[in-house]
Amino acid sequence: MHDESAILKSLQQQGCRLTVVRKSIIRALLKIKTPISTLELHEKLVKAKFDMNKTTVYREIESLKEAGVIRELQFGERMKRYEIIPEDHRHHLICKRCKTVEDVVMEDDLDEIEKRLKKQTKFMVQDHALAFYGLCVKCQ
Amino acid sequence: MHDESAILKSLQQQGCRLTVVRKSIIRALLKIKTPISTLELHEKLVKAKFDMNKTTVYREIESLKEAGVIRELQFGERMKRYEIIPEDHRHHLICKRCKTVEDVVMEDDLDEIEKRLKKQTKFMVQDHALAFYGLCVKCQ
DNA sequence: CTGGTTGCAAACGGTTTGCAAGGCA
DNA sequence: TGCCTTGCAAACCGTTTGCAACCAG
Repeated sequence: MHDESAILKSLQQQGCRLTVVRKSIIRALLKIKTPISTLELHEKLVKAKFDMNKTTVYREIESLKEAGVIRELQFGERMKRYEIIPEDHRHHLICKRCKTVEDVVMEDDLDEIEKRLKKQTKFMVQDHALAFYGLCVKCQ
Repeated sequence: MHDESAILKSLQQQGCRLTVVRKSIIRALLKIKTPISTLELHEKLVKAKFDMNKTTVYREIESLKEAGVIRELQFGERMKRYEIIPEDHRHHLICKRCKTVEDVVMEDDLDEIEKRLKKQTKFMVQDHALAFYGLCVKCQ
């Protein structure tokens, strides 16, 4: 769902109001190509002259998560990160030195593992998170 | 490294003193079969009549991590979790409802994916974290 | 004796909450 | 007009820090 009008329509159908604040937050998230924390997003918005309260961004992130527009990620940092839910299946590469997060698209890669998991345990898998830690090109 | 004396020896070689507090923390970690948070560990120790300060547990966890005895994990919760570094290669199953973490042993499972990663990007992979989210047997 | 270890209290930083005011439908 | 949304201030909670006392080697 990387189409702004589609996102807005979906939100409206769920009973959300399309306020100026909400639209500017969604527009900012769409511009970003890598998971961002709420605080960073707030900072970015304020710098871009979209003055708003930190709390508002926290609440908006929460409702966008609930509306199924964004997803929550965490890479061993104190804060959580968010990104618009991508169309394709992707994992993350986290640089241990500069902490940047890179996305990598990869299809159907864990099918085999999930099959083995079903044999081994009775856990009902709904989702998974795969992150690789190491050094990005710049930091090597 | 699931042998208490081996851990203590390794720590001593790294210049750590083998205090009563340190030994009881290591012994407690060895008893646990699932990743635990610092606060939970502190609570557990106090209940077991090993009275000590919260800060001490935080500092001890930090030095055990640096000494390569335990590793840090995070599953979308606010706090981090720790476990003695296991001999075998394992991933985690996190129940979305009751939040319990289950370990699952699985060998050589990501070799294929890491190979593809090398072809696609120039990122130098050192480590990875794979977690499955869903419902445990009890919560299904 | 000496430097690593511990306890205590206070600070820190990301996040949440309560409440009154504001604004979209 | 009614209820969702927003701003502000304060609380929250896991974690970190500074400092003095302690104790293993």
